[in-house]
Amino acid sequence: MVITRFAPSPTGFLHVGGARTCIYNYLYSRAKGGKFLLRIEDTDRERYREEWVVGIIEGLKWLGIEWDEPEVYQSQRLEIYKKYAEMLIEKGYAYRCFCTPEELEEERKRYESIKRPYRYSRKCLNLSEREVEENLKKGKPFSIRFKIPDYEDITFNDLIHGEIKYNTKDLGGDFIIMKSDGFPTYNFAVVIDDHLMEITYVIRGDDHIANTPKQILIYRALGWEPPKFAHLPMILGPDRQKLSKRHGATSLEEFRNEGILPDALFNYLALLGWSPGGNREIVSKDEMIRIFDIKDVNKSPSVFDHQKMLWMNSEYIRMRKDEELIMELKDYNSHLKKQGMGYDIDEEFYPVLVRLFKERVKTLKDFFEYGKFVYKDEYPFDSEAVKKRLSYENIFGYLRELADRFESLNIWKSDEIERVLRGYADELGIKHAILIHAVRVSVSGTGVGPSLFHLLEELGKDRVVMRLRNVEEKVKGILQRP
RNA sequence: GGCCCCAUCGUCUAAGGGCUAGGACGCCACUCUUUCAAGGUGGAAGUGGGGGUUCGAGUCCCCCUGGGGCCGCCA
Repeated sequence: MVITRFAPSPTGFLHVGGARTCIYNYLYSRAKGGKFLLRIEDTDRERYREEWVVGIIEGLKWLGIEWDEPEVYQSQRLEIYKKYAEMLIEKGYAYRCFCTPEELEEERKRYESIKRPYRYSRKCLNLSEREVEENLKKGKPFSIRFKIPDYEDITFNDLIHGEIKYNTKDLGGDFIIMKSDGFPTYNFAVVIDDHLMEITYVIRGDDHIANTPKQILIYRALGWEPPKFAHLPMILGPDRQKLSKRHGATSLEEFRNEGILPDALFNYLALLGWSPGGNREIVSKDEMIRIFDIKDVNKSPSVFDHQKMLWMNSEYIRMRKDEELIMELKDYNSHLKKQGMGYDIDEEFYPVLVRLFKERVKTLKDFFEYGKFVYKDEYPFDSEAVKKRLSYENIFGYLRELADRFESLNIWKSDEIERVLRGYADELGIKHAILIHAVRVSVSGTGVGPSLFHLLEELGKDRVVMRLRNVEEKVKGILQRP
């Protein structure tokens, strides 16, 4: 059976790179009818914060990813790592190291000054049994190092990159597997857990390629069969550097706040480095599960294109049923409100926003931003639009008259509204567009937006009439400015 | 610096030795139209360079160049 896992460390927000790694692990396990597990790699007590754990789990759930067993927390498995580390010491594959961080720092500097690649001096490798005993008795803190063979080729077959070969001399020397605080290091814990969790496919970022030979050595020392490895290319920023915070939004949370739909993000991320074939862009999760294979994942890194993600998001918004969109907008707004960033809007306006803006937004946020004049009576006027559309001779008189005619309408429907407006323009002998544009700016403050007659219908008669009557007063200041 | 990875339009990608190098985002033009989107039509835009192998190379091999990653008691 195929068993994959995602193993984030709670030292920050869930990053899109991590999210994509997770998506591929998830898709692959589902595609093969296997299992997908989640493991929290919380062995860095310096940077650990519980809120990151919560954030990661919530983020994954939001993305629509589910795991098949309860999460595994490495911090709860310390005895396990200890047991195996001691086993390695006994078998001669590892040894205790009493060097202090300061000593090691010095070593490192020395190597730097003679421009040699750093490798641990192995100062502690040949400590006699008595010396070790003495140090232990004195309570001297120690770490445990894995002993790397001097000169040996390690090759492994990467499912994405093919054969990769390393020589043990280039591995940087004996590396630490247990820190002096009793926590395992990444390279050690990952091996123990992947084996114990019976992971068959390790799908992770490219940046772990150099760690793989070290891990293989541990598998070997323990007499275990390594899983298959697939190293995903990185996601880069527009400057082709590894994507990071300075490139703007990169965490799931930020995208969520921006108003990106989870399945749109899922779709976009999945297609960043993998192609479903057939010149398709919009692919449902079910469809992906049907056709996903690691073999089809690209080896070259890809640049995250925010614009294309927005496009995809707008496609998903348009595909949504109105009712679903309304629910999602409510959820979205309450999510924002929890952070004190929500919009003050009455329930009744949600369907209006959806009907009016569904076809012209890129994000959920856009609904609230574009639609401010819908749910608020105080809305800003775009001065350029005001000058362009409300400078026509006697326009405010026309608008007041139009307001009167609207007021006497019994049926407030777009085609009725249209009939009245066009009729009045004909009476005046002016182009329909003059009135149309003037009315739009008056009721919405902007020169762009949804089809005017639908807009007026949705706004409601009273509000429209009131706005047409008040507009002159409101824009007076703008028109007086040069 | 050492080791490793990567290389098709600006970006994401398709093309498992044989096509005019295809699609998508973005961009431009036209169209539709009361504006903006959306839609429709069209367009500009790519195999980093040099050597091989082959009747034939984006595709296979080598070198160069360029980019990226890792070299922690971080993961």
